[in-house]
Amino acid sequence: MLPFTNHIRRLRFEAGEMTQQDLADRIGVTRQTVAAIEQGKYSPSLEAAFRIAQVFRVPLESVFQWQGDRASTGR
Amino acid sequence: MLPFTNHIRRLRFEAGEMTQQDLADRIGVTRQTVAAIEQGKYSPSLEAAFRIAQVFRVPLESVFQWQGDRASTGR
DNA sequence: CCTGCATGTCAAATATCTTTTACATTCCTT
DNA sequence: AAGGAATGTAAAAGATATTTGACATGCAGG
Repeated sequence: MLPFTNHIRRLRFEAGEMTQQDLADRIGVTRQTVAAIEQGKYSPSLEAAFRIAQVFRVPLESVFQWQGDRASTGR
Repeated sequence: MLPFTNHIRRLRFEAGEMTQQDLADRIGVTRQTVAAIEQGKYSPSLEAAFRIAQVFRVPLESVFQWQGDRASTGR
């Protein structure tokens, strides 16, 4: 299971129905890669993450949210 | 060449001379991986980046700084 | 109905990151 | 001088991310 969630789908639509293909072109990866990241199939590279945040002009942390290992710390 | 710079070395020492080994243990990678990332030999995974930021209790963007493709935009 | 567009998905190949093992250097302490 | 701790580095193997090419679905319009 992945250590973070993301809001790419929401950001794409808030950005005027930007397609996965458009986003892929803008960040320099393939459509399949965007789809996989968006669905949480695997983690993006740090570079792809930065580029996505840049496209939407938001901080990286508002695209990807890390869910630390709170399992043992309780809260 | 890498698309970003990092301040891991500075953060480690500001955090009381934390060694590469200590940081590696805390984020769950090997000492060699920390050394390579710190020296910019390659990009860390998004997960490793998030964990490093968490260890130092700073936002991810103050550990890694993205240098967009300003090559063509001039400034 | 047919076409085009956006998306989901899969398998195989390639690229990139990470580990493991090993050895080197430097600095500090005894 | 000898020993330990921290760091640099390297090659091979392993794990993970990304690409390529392909085929499927659902939906909107002509």
